[in-house]
Amino acid sequence: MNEKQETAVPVTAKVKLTLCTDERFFGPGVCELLERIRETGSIQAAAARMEMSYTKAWRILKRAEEEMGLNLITRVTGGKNGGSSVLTEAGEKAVEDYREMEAKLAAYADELMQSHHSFRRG
Amino acid sequence: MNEKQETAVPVTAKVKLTLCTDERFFGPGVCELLERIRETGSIQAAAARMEMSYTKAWRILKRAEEEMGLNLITRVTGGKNGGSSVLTEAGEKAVEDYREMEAKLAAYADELMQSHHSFRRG
DNA sequence: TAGGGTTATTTTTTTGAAAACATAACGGTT
DNA sequence: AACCGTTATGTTTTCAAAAAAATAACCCTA
Repeated sequence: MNEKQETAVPVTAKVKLTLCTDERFFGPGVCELLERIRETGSIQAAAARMEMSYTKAWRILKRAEEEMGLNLITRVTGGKNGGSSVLTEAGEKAVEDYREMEAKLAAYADELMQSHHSFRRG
Repeated sequence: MNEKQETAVPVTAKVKLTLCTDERFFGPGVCELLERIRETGSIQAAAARMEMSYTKAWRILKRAEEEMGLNLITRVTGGKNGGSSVLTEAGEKAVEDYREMEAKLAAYADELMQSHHSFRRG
């Protein structure tokens, strides 16, 4: 086999956490979107900042809310600056919990990689 | 918000583990493929059993091997039944390690879901 | 030596998700 | 009243990933 080991790129474990009922409704995408909405105050700006179309942002937010049966953000259409969106208490909590779980899982994955695995270089 | 809670589907946490260097090279796809190759003795049959095209199977196996710098299976072209493939020691180990890490992460995710999270129903 | 079933690869076609586009409503601001 | 920038949706278009198809080599069997 070709030994390909030019610059010895390390092997890392990526963990993707997704919450599901019948369908996936909360993953890294919605989470980041919510964080950006918190920063910007609008779905529009949040989506733009992620280089995501408004339409897609709207869809994944809608699905998450439908599946969870609650509002993650409160929307205002029209008004002051044309409209705005703010995280609800549930939205804040969801982001917090998701990030915490994600971080713990990632840390555990790193730990597992260091102890016993055959995906090491060298 | 629409309360949608017909049959109270439970919320579960799905964890996807992927091993990466510069690019993703080992995830659930390759792993299951290797297991099926172990069962069937051929890439062809393994792919078919997963309803995956032979071409795709061949590609993901190739990438995984290139990225790991070793052979996950030994191939025989022509011969007895047209050919065959068998897991190498490294292949066996990779499957074993991946499944173990995956299981541990899944268990931990369940644990986290039960303790502190806002994605609960009811 | 013809055939069958595999691996190996490249090329072409399909298709499904994402992006783009299009409209409308809303309600401050000018 | 006209305008602006947002939310809200549905429709159309793009594009990249997956499937399918096409070829070739290999080697055992009949």
